[in-house]
Amino acid sequence: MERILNEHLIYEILSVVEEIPAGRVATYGQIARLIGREKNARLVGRVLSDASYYGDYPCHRVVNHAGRPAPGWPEQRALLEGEGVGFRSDGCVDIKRFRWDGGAPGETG
DNA sequence: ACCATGACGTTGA
DNA sequence: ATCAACGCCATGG
Repeated sequence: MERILNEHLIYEILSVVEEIPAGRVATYGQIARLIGREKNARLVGRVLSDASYYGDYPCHRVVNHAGRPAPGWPEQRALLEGEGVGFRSDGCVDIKRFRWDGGAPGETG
């Protein structure tokens, strides 16, 4: 697995990830969309996989559209819980309540 | 250069 | 909820 895909892309993604406030979670698609890569959702996940290699980012606040944490990363759950993010009995985040507005006012509830 | 496969996904039926 | 199809990027033969 290569450590670097696109320094520019990584910068955009990590830049958005930093925007994610604590106690909230964002989806790969949402991030991909904010950077202008709506279809690159999967690519975002791949970058986050090595995100720690580029620097310290709250990549733990990123989950899939289902709110499910990343596989091979059991700590992510503990990290989110520590921020106040609640999990469902399915082990998924209630993105319906904790999904980041993505910078838009949106209606959180 | 070409084809086939994989990755922390997303959407539609 | 479940199954199938799509999408971009990178890798290997």
